[in-house]
Amino acid sequence: MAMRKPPSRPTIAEIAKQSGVSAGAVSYALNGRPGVSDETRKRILEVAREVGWVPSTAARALRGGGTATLGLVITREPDVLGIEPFFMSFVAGIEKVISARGYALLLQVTPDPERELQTYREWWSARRVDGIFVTDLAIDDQRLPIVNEIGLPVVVVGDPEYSDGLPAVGSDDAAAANAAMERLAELGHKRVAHITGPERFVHTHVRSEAMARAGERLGIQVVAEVNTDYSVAAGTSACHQLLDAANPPTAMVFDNDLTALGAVRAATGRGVDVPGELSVLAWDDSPLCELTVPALSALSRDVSAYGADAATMLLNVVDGSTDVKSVRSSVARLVDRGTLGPAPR
Amino acid sequence: MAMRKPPSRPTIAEIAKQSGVSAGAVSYALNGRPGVSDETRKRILEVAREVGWVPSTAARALRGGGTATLGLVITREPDVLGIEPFFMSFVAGIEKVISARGYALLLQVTPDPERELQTYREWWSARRVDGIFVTDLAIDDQRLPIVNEIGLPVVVVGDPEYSDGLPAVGSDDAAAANAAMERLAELGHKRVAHITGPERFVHTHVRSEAMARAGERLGIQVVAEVNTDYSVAAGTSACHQLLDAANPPTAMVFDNDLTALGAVRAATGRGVDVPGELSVLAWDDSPLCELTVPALSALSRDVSAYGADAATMLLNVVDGSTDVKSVRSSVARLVDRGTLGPAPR
DNA sequence: TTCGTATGCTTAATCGATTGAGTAGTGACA
DNA sequence: TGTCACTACTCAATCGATTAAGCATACGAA
Repeated sequence: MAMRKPPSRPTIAEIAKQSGVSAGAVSYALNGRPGVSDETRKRILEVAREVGWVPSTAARALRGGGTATLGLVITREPDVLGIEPFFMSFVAGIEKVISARGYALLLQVTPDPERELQTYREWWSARRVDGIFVTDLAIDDQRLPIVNEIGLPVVVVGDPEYSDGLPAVGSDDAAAANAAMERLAELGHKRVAHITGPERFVHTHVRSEAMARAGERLGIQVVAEVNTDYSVAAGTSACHQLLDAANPPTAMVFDNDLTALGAVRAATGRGVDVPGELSVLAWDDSPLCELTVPALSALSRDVSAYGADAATMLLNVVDGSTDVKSVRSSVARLVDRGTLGPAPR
Repeated sequence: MAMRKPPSRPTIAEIAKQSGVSAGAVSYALNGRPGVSDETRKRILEVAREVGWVPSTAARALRGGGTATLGLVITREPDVLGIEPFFMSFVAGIEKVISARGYALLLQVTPDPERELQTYREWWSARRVDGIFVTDLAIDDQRLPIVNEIGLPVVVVGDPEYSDGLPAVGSDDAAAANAAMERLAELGHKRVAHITGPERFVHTHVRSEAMARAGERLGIQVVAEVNTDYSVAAGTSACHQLLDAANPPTAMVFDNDLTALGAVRAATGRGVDVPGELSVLAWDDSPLCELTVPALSALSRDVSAYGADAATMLLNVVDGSTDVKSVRSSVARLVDRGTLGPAPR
């Protein structure tokens, strides 16, 4: 096989030669800085376009000018990732914003938080990324002080109250809780169970608070919080446990769609009609909710837009804006598909 | 606020100073090349470990030594991505292999193939990646000759027969088809419908071929191929259409889990019992299949392992191995969950 | 005419790692 | 003692883009 010469990648030196000026002049021209006449600039830009010049990220990064790359580490067991629709939508939203600005996304999947931190350190030392997204915010999150110390530009995806002063995008869980509880109140429910996720997550905590407050306000008793690991099985057993109790709730709100599905199955399986005898609501929507029978009512967020907001914010941080304001961007909307009904008497 | 000095990232020069040798010597030592005494090497490595040195990818890339980055472009509408469990599992599998080798994954989501190609060009010109994965292989795929011309190391994810001579990892769809049809034959089915995906995809073509051949061998009539866009709605309408025909099939094989789900719903909805009167099988498994009632029987692949194989192969290509053999790595396993039954008479 | 000074460039250094070419120093051997 | 071969280094150039500093040329004003 003949050795095929790969097409040479054009550099500014090449453009300089063809334009009859120095490399420095080309750089000024390409970056829209003063120092070249309009005529020369035009000629240089024309040549650059012709040869299809693209700046070398490597050279720019070496110069200290940034890598045009943002980083996202996902800490999950690989097997679980397939089921979680969140990240793919989130990534898609990020992409929409950053690719328009010429940024790319560096993705890493790690099995544990320790290696996640290790990755941040290496990315920073090797100048691989200009900034990172930190997701899955936990109570007293160990990652925040370290990331802060490293000095890596960051946007926290989670409640701003818990972001240790770092810029954050969160979702307005209080509003979501209100919407959910108001609907349940309208339907006459007096006893509602809230089945949450792992205790360590900030949003588990925030949601519990919000639900309790909304319950107080509306005269609804929020009973028996149960922490789950978000699995279908956990939803099933939580449902059984709650229904077996002395005074079972008439509605259940699950922090996650999988657990809600498990619950619907469990209820239906033991002859409890949904939504006739039990109303079920999933916090966080997913395509799964639409596919089951009955289709799951859910608090739905635009995850893609959420990602886009996070990306916009991180780009601002990277650009050096000093006063990037944390926001609660994502607002959940109650989508009633068929598992919400009036409280049985 | 006081200006916080970011911790300086250690360079080879720093190590050289602390070790009392030149930067060149440090480089030799760190890369395990001859030119330094064992004693000096040990001292240098010790210092490097102490200061936490990490090689600058930027500098290495500039030198032409590679970027330790692989690229994956996903061409999909952002909204669809959430439902597709494939990519997340695939990415997880890739990660497992490449992160162990110090490689990272650059991810881009583009809405159309044109911008996908543009991304490849830019990545190459800017030296952002050492190699790429090309997925969603199409018949007469326009991307292959162009990627080949650019000279970008590549692994095609799809049938090797159609990879234009480029190294490829595919799945053994013929074996899967045989497994499926043999089971259906055992169950006494004589008329089976095969509902495929978009015609342009290679695997649509390959699977149709395989199904036809298996049917011939086993004396099963494969009827009425219907091309769908993989949506639930398409599955629903395909099912109705097939059941309305003069001589309806007793089993349906869907190239995709969503369409299969739509079909089960459609059948159940019109009073056709699954699997009593109609057997349904999904080609390509997903968590969705386990969550519905009845749970969908499927041809299940280990997508994560598939990604791992692709990554291993791409790393070999990047390393310059000249004879990287294409393989059909992924083997589907028939998982019977409850939508397969004996043919009604 | 001569001194600013503004314009439009060129030069050279820089970022961090790599590597071919050079150079001390040591020891062996004729 | 001279020289050949080695070892263990150092030196300097390189990759591509950026940018401070320098340097002609032209133009206007005194």
